[in-house]
Amino acid sequence: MSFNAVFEALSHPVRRRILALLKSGPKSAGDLANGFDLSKPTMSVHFAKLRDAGLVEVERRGTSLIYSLNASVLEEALAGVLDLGQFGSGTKGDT
Amino acid sequence: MSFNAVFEALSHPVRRRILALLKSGPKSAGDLANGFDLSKPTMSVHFAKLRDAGLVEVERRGTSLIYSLNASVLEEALAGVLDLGQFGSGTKGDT
DNA sequence: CATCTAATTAGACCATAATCTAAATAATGG
DNA sequence: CCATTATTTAGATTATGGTCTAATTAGATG
Repeated sequence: MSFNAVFEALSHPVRRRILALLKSGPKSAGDLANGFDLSKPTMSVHFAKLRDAGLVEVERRGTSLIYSLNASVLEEALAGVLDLGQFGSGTKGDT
Repeated sequence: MSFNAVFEALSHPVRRRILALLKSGPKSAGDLANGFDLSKPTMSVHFAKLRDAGLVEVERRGTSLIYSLNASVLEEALAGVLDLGQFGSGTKGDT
């Protein structure tokens, strides 16, 4: 898990909104893209950055690619910058 | 508090490291800059982005500028992207 | 296999970010 | 007020990021 890639990915509002959409469940690239006023290729680049960061996973279903949120990577990265403590009161298995 | 500015600020490793240094207490611009292999002006630009995001506050002491961490802005931004829930188990005064 | 749909990759272009050196501002101390 | 220390601002340069259209890949279907 690369902190750098994760926070780079989080730095763009479109990508944060993609993550927010995926919180309610997996969605196809096309379905996700339809919620934005951007070309499909542009959206595809955003998907790629989220994939590279490990924030989403992708699975092929027929001709569609289904994206789903990888919440643990997101949580670990955010916890990392917070240094645990004030938020995670033993919720996760931290020492 | 601008989510955009906060996550833009967090996207650069130098700025995340500055925040980490400030966790142990306020420090002058010069002291902070000495921990990096970058020119003072470059560091100053990084400070400015952190200021703009509200992640740090600055106070003048003599000829020095003392930076300190604004933890609440950091926490709120990270909680925002997590949508609360899995981390903050009522630790903060969330509804 | 030709074709259709879904999505990505390639290539180009423009905007923004990161960095540097040099100059400017701000406070302190003779 | 001039010199010194601390830091920022200005201006230029280079690298990276976001976006588009056009072309490509991958799977499904007649």
